[in-house]
Amino acid sequence: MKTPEELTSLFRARGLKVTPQRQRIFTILHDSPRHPSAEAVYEAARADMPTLSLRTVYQTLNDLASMGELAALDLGTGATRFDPNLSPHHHLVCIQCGSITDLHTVFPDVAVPTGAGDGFTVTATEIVFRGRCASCEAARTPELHPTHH
Amino acid sequence: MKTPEELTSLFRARGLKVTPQRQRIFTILHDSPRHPSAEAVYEAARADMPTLSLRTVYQTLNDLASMGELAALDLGTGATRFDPNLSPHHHLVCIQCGSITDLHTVFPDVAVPTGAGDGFTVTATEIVFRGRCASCEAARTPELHPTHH
DNA sequence: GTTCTTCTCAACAATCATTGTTGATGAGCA
DNA sequence: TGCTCATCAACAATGATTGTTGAGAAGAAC
Repeated sequence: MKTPEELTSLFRARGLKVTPQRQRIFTILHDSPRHPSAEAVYEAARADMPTLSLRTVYQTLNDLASMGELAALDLGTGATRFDPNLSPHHHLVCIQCGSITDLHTVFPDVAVPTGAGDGFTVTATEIVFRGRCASCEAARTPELHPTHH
Repeated sequence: MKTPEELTSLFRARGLKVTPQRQRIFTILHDSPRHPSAEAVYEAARADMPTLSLRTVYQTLNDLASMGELAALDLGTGATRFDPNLSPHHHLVCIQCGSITDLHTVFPDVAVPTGAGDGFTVTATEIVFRGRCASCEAARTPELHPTHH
């Protein structure tokens, strides 16, 4: 994620105005290593900007995404997640609490084999590991030593 | 996908009744190598069962999915896709037309490295290749691939 | 500073996929 | 045969997201 200052320049260069609301959103995204939904950004921003509207948050997030400064992810958790991390990486998605963790491992062998794919042109490769995060896994097995029947 | 006959037995064994509507859906899924949405199954079934309701289609697809006889996929195309193919495979998703193609390649090296993942327990690994299918790619660059209209 | 343009807000409606509800009818299955 | 469940229709509701409106505020260019 670029700094709020860099994003400010980018917005100006595009003819978009840099409002306090947008700056607030820039900062929230820049400071967060997470994958917030629009709602989450909204809640965070409303803490010190109570009149901010959810509409404006969507607007700004979509602007950033269409400028390529933010990745919009659909990981099957219901809402779109916005990922400020632009370096190539993959995701661990908890099927219980919906939390998302980055995995920066590179998998060089993952590609559509020549001959397969029927002329498909790949522009992005996403690997999603689904399972349970450590805390959900622990909560799921309150008896760590299950009894035999 | 199991045969309609096998699914019939499974439903009976579970105390679920085997109605003409459900049998029709069984057959549609068994005969289709694709990844239909609930709407697509609905449309296909309505052709020779005009009074079938979309509600019933969702009901049956969810029954099948919860029995593990069908995979429910969220590939970011808007609607849930139901995949009758239960063998492990990955997907090519066209970002333009939304079509989905299977890729049966096995990637043995794709795993969360020990030490990474912070205690995450993986239950499923999904690889999604996004890009353009052959026909959408051709349509996108008409000057490079002249076509007849 | 002035002016022009754009953004924001509020409030509301609409969309789309999906699920819930109801009550009546119909049919599967033991 | 009879009990139970499925189906249907019609409608409402959900939740995420986008569209719309008009008014007010403020960024940006001069």
